[in-house]
Amino acid sequence: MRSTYITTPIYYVNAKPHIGHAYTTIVCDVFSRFCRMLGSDVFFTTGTDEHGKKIEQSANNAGIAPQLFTDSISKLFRDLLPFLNVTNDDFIRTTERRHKDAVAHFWNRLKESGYLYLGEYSGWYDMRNEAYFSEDELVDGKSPLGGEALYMTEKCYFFRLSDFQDRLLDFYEKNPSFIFPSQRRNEVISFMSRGLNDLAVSRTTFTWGIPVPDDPGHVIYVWLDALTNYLTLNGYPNNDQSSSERWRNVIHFVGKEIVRFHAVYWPAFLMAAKLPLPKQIVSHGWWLSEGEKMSKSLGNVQDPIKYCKLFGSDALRYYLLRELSFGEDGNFSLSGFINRYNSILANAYGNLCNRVFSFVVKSCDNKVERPRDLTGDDQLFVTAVDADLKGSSSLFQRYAFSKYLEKLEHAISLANQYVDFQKPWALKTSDQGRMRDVLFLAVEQIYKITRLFYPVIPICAEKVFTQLGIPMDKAIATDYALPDEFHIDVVESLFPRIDQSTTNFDVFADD
RNA sequence: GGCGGAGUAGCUCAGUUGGUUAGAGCAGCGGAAUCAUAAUCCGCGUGUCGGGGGUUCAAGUCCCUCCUCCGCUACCA
Repeated sequence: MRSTYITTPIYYVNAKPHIGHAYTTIVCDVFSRFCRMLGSDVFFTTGTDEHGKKIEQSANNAGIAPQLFTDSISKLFRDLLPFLNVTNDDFIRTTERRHKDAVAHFWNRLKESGYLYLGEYSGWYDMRNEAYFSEDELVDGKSPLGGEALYMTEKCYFFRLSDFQDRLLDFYEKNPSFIFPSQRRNEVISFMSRGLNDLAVSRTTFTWGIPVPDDPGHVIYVWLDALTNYLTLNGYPNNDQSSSERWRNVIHFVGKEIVRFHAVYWPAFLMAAKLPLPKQIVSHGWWLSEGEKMSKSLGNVQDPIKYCKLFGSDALRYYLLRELSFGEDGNFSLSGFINRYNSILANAYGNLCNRVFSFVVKSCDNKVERPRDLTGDDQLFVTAVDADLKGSSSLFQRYAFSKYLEKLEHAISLANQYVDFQKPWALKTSDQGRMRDVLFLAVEQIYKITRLFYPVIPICAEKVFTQLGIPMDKAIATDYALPDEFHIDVVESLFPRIDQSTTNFDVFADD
């Protein structure tokens, strides 16, 4: 069985999770579930990034120890996972012993390989944003990010990133799909083509981090610390990654703002440590909120848990994957959410299941069997649905989640058309045999569609499988079979319509 | 400034290597049906395909130019 390793970034614990974090995690979960259906042995991980000056300062401001501070925020990220119905295999915190050991080991490997040296970094330092700038980058004496800039000289360790420019460019050349989508790849290449400077990978201006082995006055640069989490999770340093099939198939899902760290620094670190490189860096866009950039000051930060509580995790998962063309930025809005929910999940899909299943219960003694012969209409119907479903898988593997769902929606529409056109309610008095055939085919197509819907709306899919009397594990198995009959005893509503006039949206009025 | 992306129906967007009267979903209007979650089905779009110029028998699709928006441009998850 093919092994696949899927990672979310580890989330920085300086604020509670918002819809953007939920999106990344959901995309990874949906992709993981899909890969499992295709027969992959999936290892799917997430976690929190907890070191750095910002965290140290936030903890100080809150008047508590950094560890307690990160404990509380990390818990919020961990607690979000069951709300989103996420099937991660592990959750890492960079403050865990296993990770500190892995980072120390990784650091020593870099050092042994001769890629680290002690040097000095001078420049204008923006304390608030933890970043150095050159003189000409300053704006009115302040850092371009708005913080006060102080000229500082800091002793620190450098990583010989400049040695890797050619090797990296060569690697991108030979692995054109390494960075997805290609726009991000172009950006990385154009950035690299200007030349790389060595990277300062230790700090002495704060202590909340992993100490440099044998030089505890330094803490390891947060990105070197954070990126190593992917190795820690795969058992590094005990597990020899070079022979790990899982490691060779690692796909890192990231937001577009951290592509560089994953596509430049990370492969360079790994090359230096003589470890295999990841298979792919997959970058997604950002969510705007009601047309504006999400920010605390605008008060438009979207809380994923509220949507899950009101409408269910399936609905949120569906909306996030359907609304955004993957890789692009998109707009999150309550009205858009309700619109898609009602038109697709409730009216088209939920109602289709309901009308067909109810008919089987009421008029077919709870069961329908595969017809002996298909009419021309039947064949056209099944063929058209299959055409939609067949094309969908390759879309999924190219991360075209929205188009994938569009295909399923089209198939749903075909099923509604078929039922309307065949009129089983009229056949009930004129030709019950034909009525049963029609309903079987409708149920069967619903089953096929629902299987492919499963990665996105797993709770609903399981409800449908249960109604059809098929165990979940059988329904989503790689070698699933289409049954020759369906038994339906109880019909359960899947997505009740959202009525804006009676829905209590008070939950959205919180903070 | 440099590099890259985008500008197509009220809204969100599809439109492969240039080729028949430019498409889908949603919203809107009209009709049908009544199995179903007042859901569904059918019908209805004269859109300067950002502006202008060019190549071609033929351009949303290639070239030039201009306008607008966005991203990247060395340490910000």
